Amino acid sequence: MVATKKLDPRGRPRSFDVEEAVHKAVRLFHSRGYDAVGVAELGAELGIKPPSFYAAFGSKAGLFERAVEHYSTSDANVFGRAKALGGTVNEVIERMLLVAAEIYPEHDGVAGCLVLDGARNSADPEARAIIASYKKASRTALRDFIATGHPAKAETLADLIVIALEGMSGSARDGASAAALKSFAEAIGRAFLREAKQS
Amino acid sequence: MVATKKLDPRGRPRSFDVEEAVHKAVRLFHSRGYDAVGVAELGAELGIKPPSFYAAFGSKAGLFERAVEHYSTSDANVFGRAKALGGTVNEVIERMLLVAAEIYPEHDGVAGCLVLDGARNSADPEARAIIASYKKASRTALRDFIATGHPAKAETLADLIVIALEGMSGSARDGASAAALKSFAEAIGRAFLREAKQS
DNA sequence: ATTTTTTTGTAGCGACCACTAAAATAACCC
DNA sequence: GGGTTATTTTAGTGGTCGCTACAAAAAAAT
Repeated sequence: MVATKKLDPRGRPRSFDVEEAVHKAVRLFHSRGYDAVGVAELGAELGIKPPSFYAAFGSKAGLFERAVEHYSTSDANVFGRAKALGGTVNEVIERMLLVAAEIYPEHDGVAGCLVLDGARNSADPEARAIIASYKKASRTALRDFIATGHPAKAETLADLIVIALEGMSGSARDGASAAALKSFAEAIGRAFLREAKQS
Repeated sequence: MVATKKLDPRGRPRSFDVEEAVHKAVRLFHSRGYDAVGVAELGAELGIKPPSFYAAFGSKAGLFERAVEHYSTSDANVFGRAKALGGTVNEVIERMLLVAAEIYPEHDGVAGCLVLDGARNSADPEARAIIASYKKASRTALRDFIATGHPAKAETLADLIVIALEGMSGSARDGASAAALKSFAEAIGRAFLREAKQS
């Protein structure tokens, strides 16, 4: 099963590609945050008008959820990317930090992590709930993975990494350089090894 | 010179206390961020109506600037607070991290740092510029202070602390516990000593 | 060709945004 | 009291927000 296109496409066909629209939405939400991007701008960028927008995504928050889901199953997921290359827990964690330092700095108007900062200070409870759910799942996955190597200190070590990544994402959005993030990532990597080693 | 009240108060006197209004504004902006707080809500909370608001502060961004200035000269300034107690650079940095871990967790709906997160994802260039200015000044002061003890690595060490504080503030706004922030602060403190020691 | 289904474009909804014109009000001066 | 000055209240401004009613359009089914 690869192609999942609708069979029996009765009715007028869509004039735009939904996946491509989600991809463009990722970029907009990521660059400026949920509240700062309006449906008018989204529609203009996606090339669709309000009724098509709402028929396809239900609401602005609906598109945001699609965008976050797309983002977190892409190469932007630093934990998934680092884990996929294998190695010990320590190696994966160090690699994850370095990957974040590599992709978080501003590039074409986009910086940091969409999940960590995309709904920061949002006034919309729906957007905040979507992000909270993804953050919680990410933290749990990271903690469980760390527990496979350091069961006694998994919580504390997970906090160390999660809070460090929050700092890297936020700082990147404030303009931090790739070099600054890299040296931070290396220092946190060393801190992780050190904290994990202590009984 | 202590009392700085206007001499010759011609005209109808103000019916509200400007300093008290700024104090309440700090709370609102800090708890939800610049964009999520409207002038209508500010006016209602401050007990003043739009024309009085604009006569006193010029604009929403004007009040925000007053609020940020008030905030960063208060006990909420973790660097100022830690430095005031004296000691070596290493002692001050470790104390600053612990102070942040103590005051950043959510308390009465307020969490993290107003300067670090108050204009995050804001659509208003004025608010972003105000925050950018305060962040730059804070980082410079921190770097210069670190340079008095570790001149060769001041930039890297300042990045370590600034990015760590960004992470603590952002995580606190996401609901991180005081215990989690404290253990993070201690680990970063150890990392600072370690990174500073390396030639 | 007609019907059915779905998406389209046009136009606009009420709610909220930051902000303000105009006149009444309350203090000072003389 | 009359004049001056600054702040008050009332009542809005135009603009943008997320979202939608409605009917034309474009496909398949009959």
